[in-house]
Amino acid sequence: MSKQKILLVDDEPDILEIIGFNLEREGYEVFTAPNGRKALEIARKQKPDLVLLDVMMPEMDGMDTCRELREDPNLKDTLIAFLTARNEDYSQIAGFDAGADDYISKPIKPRVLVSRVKALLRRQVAIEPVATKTNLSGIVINKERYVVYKDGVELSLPKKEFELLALLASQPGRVFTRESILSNVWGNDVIVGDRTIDVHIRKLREKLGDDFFKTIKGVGYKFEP
Amino acid sequence: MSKQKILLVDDEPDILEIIGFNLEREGYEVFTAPNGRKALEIARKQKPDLVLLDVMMPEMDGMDTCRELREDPNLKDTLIAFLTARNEDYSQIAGFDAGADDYISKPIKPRVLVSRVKALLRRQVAIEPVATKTNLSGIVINKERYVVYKDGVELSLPKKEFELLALLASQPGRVFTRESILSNVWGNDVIVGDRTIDVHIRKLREKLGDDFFKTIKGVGYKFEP
DNA sequence: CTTGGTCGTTAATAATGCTTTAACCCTGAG
DNA sequence: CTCAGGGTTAAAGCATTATTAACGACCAAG
Repeated sequence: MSKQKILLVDDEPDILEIIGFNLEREGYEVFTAPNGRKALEIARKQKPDLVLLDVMMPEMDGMDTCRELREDPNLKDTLIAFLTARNEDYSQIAGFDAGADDYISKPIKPRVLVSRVKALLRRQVAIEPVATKTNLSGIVINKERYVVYKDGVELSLPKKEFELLALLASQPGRVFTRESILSNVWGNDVIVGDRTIDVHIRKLREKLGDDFFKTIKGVGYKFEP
Repeated sequence: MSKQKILLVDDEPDILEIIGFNLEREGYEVFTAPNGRKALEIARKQKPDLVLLDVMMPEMDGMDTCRELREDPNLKDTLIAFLTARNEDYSQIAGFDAGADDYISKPIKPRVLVSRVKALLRRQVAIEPVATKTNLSGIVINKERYVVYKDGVELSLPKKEFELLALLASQPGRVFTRESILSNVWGNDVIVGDRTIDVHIRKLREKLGDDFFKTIKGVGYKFEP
């Protein structure tokens, strides 16, 4: 499971830095943009989960940016929150349905912001897909229960092992490169040594049987029922 | 599958129009009423899936209307959500007693409202259908009476503990992530620390036995009979 | 208006056990 | 034979969870 992405847009570099730092510390992947135009560009490329948008900006302001974001069908589900100065006429903004999901008023306290962001993203994730069962020659993977059955016997694998198995089994027979394993299971910006994957593969082999996991030298691994 | 019905009750015509418009755009069938009396009338005829109820209204206020709705056996399963001014703390408590399912605080942001409504109606199909009584290897959960029996002995759990138990037991064996626990038991915009869940789990383990609650590190908890 | 109790939350600290590393071994291609 | 890529192992490192105590909010009884 990879990090959730947040795009932070404000024309003050200080704000970008402080808030960005706080969000990164919470484990989010943060992108920043100094203006609306740049924001749109990044948004289209990165498809962030949440955009934090300053209302007052030179050139293209928050409202306009918001509207443009909403018009892009690929960004339909992106959450947008406005950062507003405290005593801007709140009702006027709120009444204007530019499509914001939340308002956060300045001056911004990092802790508060982080909580609000968490709450917003939590709501989004709550809509998680549920059913997921895979059955492959005696091996049943039940993502819902976080449990694997081998010939009817229940095994509960630790998180990383489970996710690695789930990935490989998602397309049996297909070879996953080490690189793609890393980015899917560990996330794009986690740095771990190559041996880490081996070790996890080993544990899976130990628990499920050697034969299921085939090594393709110089490339990666595949799962074979 | 036919449209889900929503009854919107508020004495301000503007609100009815704006919110009504947004909900209709999302594919719901919307009825509106300017006061409690009218609301009851429509509710009895239409049996809406959800009633959005302004707390402050002339004549019969939201609380009273809510209570009357709850008394009608035909409307037993109807969801009720209150629309409240932001810091009316008191109404919060009184309202849950009156049988509310959610609170949405004013000023109302259309998009926020729509996602809350979606979440509520989804929860309805996803979690409610589990009977109000559940019996799992010596543990009986009676949602109606807010009471739990362990091997015939009655335990009365505090609200949060009960709700947590009810959630986990609603789908035994399924892992609930911390996030989904938070959004189902605490609600989407309550900010509490992660440790809070642990503490409640601990209390449940204390009262019902360790074995029922399994920790999946890095993921969440599940209930196992 | 007090008092005593329960509940919900947090903070601090301890315990747990998953992850990763590092060092060394094995194997097959060339 | 050589060596690059992979396998194995144990132990260190780390993140997550468990536990406890303490606090504040609330409520009911006096």
